[in-house]
Amino acid sequence: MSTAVDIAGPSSPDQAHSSAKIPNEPLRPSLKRSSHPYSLSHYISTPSPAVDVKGLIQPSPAQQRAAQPAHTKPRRAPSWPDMWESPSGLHLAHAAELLMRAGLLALTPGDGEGGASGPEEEEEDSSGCGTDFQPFLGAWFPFSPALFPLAGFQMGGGHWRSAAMGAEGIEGLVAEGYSPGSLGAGNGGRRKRKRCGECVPCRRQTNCEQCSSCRNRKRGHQICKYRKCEELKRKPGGPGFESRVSGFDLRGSDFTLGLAQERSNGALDG
DNA sequence: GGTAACGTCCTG
DNA sequence: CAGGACGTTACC
Repeated sequence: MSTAVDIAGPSSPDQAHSSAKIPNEPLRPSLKRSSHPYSLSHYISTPSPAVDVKGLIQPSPAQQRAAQPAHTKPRRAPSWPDMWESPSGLHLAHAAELLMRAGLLALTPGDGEGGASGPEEEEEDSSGCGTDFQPFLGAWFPFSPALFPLAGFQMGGGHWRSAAMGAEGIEGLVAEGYSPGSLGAGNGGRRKRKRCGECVPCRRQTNCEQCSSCRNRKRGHQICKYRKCEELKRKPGGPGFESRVSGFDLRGSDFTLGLAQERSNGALDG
């Protein structure tokens, strides 16, 4: 366990505070959709030997310092925190997910059918979930501990997959976010939709405290970017709405296509 | 009443 | 178009 980064435990008072109020809901990388310049193949073909993996996995004191929630707001500290917002930061998470979904990240054994079998989604944060892939990954993939919560790594037996496929999101959408009441029919349409509670971001339990929404919570009034419900990101009834049916919100990546192919080949389905 | 967070408008 | 700011709603 010690090798696994704590993807759930708050690492700062602020985080603890914020997570205290966070509902027990799951997660998923609400990675920036269109701003990731690299496709899966890029990450695969780029072992990134030049990257100091250890440095990423175990941020230097300077990095950690920078990652601390800024008490004041001295603009943005360069370096570590920027990883999260900068294209590079997000695309690390993005890459991670791409790899996961492509099966390059080892899913926990026993993923065969039903994976974690049982309360798969309950044990999202612990028990060997992280250890299975991290060493493998760390060998060539730049990871940071904070990236795990952000990227929504839950290796619990294929859970990631269903979430990524977005199937749950649809149901959750209907069941929760778009209930007639919240749709605001007859209410001027200003009713708030609710989080679906099913998608990975919804399952995230902790705020990253690094993204702009977290850092700017007081003014921004926005939930952590990485906890933002996938369904709420979409305009109700908007064109993007249907994209979830085709799987995941990775329109900016060529992975969607590849995924579709993989699925049709049965590579992901069993 | 306080806080979280959705929706919308504004700005770069 | 993305991100930030703010109004507003929802929940405690």
